[in-house]
Amino acid sequence: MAKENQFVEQIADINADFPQWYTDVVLKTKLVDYGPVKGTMVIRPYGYAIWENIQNEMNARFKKRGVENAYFPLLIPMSYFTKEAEHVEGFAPEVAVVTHAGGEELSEPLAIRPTSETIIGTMMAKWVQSYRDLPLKVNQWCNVMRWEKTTRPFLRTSEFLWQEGHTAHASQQEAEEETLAMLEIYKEFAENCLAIPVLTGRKTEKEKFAGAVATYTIEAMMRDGKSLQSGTSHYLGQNFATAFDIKYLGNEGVLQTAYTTSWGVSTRLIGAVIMTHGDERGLVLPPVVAPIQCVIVPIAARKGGVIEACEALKAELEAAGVRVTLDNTDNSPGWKFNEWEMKGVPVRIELGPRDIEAGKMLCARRDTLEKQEMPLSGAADSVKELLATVQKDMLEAARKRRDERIIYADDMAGILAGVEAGKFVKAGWCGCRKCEDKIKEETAATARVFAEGETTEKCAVCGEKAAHVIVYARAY
RNA sequence: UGAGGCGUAGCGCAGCUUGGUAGCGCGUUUGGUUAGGGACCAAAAGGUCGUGGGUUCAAGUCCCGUCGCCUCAACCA
Repeated sequence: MAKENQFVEQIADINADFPQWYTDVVLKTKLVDYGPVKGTMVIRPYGYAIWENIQNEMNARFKKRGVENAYFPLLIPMSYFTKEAEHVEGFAPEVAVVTHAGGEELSEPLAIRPTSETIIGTMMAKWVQSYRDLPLKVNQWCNVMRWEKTTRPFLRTSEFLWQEGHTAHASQQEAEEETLAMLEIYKEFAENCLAIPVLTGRKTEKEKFAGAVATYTIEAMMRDGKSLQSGTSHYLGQNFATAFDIKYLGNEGVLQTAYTTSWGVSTRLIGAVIMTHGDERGLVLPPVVAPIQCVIVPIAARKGGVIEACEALKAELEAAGVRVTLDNTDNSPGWKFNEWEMKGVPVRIELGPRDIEAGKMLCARRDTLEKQEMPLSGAADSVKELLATVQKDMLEAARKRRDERIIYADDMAGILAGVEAGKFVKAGWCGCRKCEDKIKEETAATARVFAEGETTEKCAVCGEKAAHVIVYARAY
């Protein structure tokens, strides 16, 4: 018991102090460290490896849709931002600006990109001349900077990594389809790779991207019941195409304005993984993106044959494509168990003289903490199967946790009670801005997403006829 | 930007009220022992107390400024 307490002291209690738990976990598992400039973070190798796995999975999906990767400059002339009125208004407060370079004041200040619609729009205008140039689909993996007042590793930092896809199309219908197709890719990725169930749908006017016609989101529920906007896909209509002059000659010989989209996910997804699956012992990483999928802990490592058996097992798993590590350090087995659990490794194998003698290994899964003996022969197949099971079960467990915490409310009191209990609350909305603002004022919850296809009688605020059902929640 | 908390060894902290030799735990290093949920013994190294100024014979401790971090609130992926 004393030892158990000693362990508990290493990270804050997830139930008692979730924010502190989060900070403890990201630092102690070496996902990140703080940078010297406020709001900046160093993504350490263990954290970056998750990002690389996310990139690989995403790139495969993008390329299947004909999206090509490219890179656009970090610095954007300030004048570009003023071309789209809503866009500049939305982003102006958080743009960092370079005013001096080469020892002189610049003739035009340069924005450090907070997002790249303006510069990509400018380039698209050059590249798009004919209907034959469409659709144009590019994506970039890059850093962006938004000078946020309060920050937290992965969830909100001044500089963060993301991908931003930008497409231009000949017709409204095609652009809208692209917007929804990308949303669907994000949903499928979140569920199948990150094991995070998400609500998808459109954002209200108040919550949409500055300059978009419509913003669609994937919203995930964190352990504390708060919502995290985990990815967005924007239908930009002709707003940017008009502002940046993206025009093409149609096949009837008439000059037309294109329709554009943009969509992105960021390193915030790593925060979503941490806060969706984490438990009192630390991280729980889904196998698809876990940097290390399986750790082998030798028992009585100095006894003859143990290390050799562990190395043989490691080689076998590696050959089968499992990301595997052998913990050959001097720490005690118990110490290693706790350490690798904190780091969220999905499967641990304990292998000692007793097991080797019996031709077995002891497999412990991180998500349920269950241990089971398995034969050493055919280990690669059984570990891969176990990883797949963990992946699937993590999604189901997260879905169950979430669904139990989605409720309906008829009035403001019901919404307030719900969000205070860490729930997503569905309620009717008349559609007016005044009612939306009032909910935020009184409950600190915001409209996360339209619950599409659902209907109800009355607006929870004013009692007038409800035009929509909205999912309300407090959000990160 | 508003409110609160915190900066002392790599990490976590005590010491501050009432000024007087820089402490503890973990980790690290060295040697030895160690079998399945954070092992044990012995020895050692490790500090401009965030930073600038002030008060004082004397400041980690008191006063003023400043920087940073954490939490909450407002703004946002």
